[in-house]
Amino acid sequence: MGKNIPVPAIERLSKIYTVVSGLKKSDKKRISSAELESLTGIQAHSIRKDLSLLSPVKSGKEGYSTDSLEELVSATFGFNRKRRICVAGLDMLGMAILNNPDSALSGFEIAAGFDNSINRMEMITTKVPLYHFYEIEETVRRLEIEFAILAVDAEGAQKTADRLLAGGIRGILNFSPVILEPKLNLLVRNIYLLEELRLLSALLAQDPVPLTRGQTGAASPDKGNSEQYK
Amino acid sequence: MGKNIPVPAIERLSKIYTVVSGLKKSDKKRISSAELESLTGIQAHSIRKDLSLLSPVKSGKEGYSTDSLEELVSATFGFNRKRRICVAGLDMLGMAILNNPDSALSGFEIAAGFDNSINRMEMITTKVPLYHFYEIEETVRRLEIEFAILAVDAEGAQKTADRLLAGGIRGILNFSPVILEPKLNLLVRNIYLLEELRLLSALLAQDPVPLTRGQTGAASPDKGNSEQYK
DNA sequence: TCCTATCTGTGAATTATTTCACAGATAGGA
DNA sequence: TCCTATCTGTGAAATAATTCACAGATAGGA
Repeated sequence: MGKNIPVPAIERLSKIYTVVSGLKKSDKKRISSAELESLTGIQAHSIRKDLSLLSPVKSGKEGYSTDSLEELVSATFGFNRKRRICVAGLDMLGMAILNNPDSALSGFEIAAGFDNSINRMEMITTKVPLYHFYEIEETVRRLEIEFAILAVDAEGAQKTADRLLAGGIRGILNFSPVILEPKLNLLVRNIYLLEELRLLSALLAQDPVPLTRGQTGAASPDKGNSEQYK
Repeated sequence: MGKNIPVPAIERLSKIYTVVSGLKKSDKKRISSAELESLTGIQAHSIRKDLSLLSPVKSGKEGYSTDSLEELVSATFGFNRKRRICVAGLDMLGMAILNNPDSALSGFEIAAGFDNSINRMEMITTKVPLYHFYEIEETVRRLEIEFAILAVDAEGAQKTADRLLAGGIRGILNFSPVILEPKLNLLVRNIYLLEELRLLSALLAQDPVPLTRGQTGAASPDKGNSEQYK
């Protein structure tokens, strides 16, 4: 149960977990680090090294057991516990996210949607309960919502984030084009379309085109326990 | 004009660019590395170091000129040239992206939308020209589209990516929950909601909660000149 | 049971990135 | 013009992450 797993390793392990849990359907019992490399693009070296940071030791001639590998990562990172999340901002992007089928978000449950337009909310049909922005703090606290997907416009972003935090939210996936103020006890990952496009441009301008890392949209170094951009 | 700018530095510089170009409206002529730190969360150290990788040398008692800073990053990474992009897959997520106002994507122009449902496309009103998936290759080539935003479901993702690549696309922002096959000459950045949520969980499970980096949604190390996840 | 081929686990070496600390440059005031 | 306060630019040091290479473990066959 290693403390201090480097962030890049966490990112790789999450990806490995995704691949392995997707694999289980296909009754594959064991998988080698080399197979994982071809499925994930992560080098076998790194896969073994990363797993050795968690692993309670075992070895063999066959690869990893998919079951125990999934269990190991899951237990280390808390993927086994279902977490409640919410979506704040229900314009097109927010609605697209709200409409994800449960199966697409396995391990997470969208427990609430928030918007500032009563009219808009009345037109929406969804099984997710909807609330006005002014109910954010109370609702997040009452439903024990841990993460928020912030899909509001630039103007409202910081204020909405503050309300979420006041309700006790632990992490925000920020789709709004704003750099949120770093706060202690709040993880932020930014997913900013324009920034991602620029990153593609910038990477392309490098010669040779670099291999890159980390990150789905990633984040950047930050003070105050939060994470910005990627 | 430094070759070999490390990827993390590229990510930070892109972010700095975003902040600085946003600042220009407010008639701010000069900005210090310390001010940039408070705006971006990137340490002043790193900002100066990163800029020194590009800078043709200059110094002074005042901070950076916002104009020349913007120009420097812009020129280094090719942000000054307008690039054409497309959106493949026009369900809710794709439509949300297609409907971004031009101003939200400054430097990029959505030159085409693609979908496999003629019915769906006929119901859409947008000023972006729409085409069927089977026109992808020809259209991407004819319009010289450089980047694609892939917002199709898991089933169609790889096939659609192949068509885009056949048309000569240089980079893909992949919103579909699939790890695309690494290809030479194709940059991929994955923005995978479930993966991002898991990353939040995993980061939270670390004690102490780590500061993180890179990336808006970021990507991970890869063979074959492409970038996966983040 | 023993041997071999295979694949993991991991310390050590290498490489990359970040942080530091201070020399150098400049604007502005005296 | 000279002095001072301020802020950049950047080698060097420190830290972090990746890659390597091989010892150790095991399954399966002879």
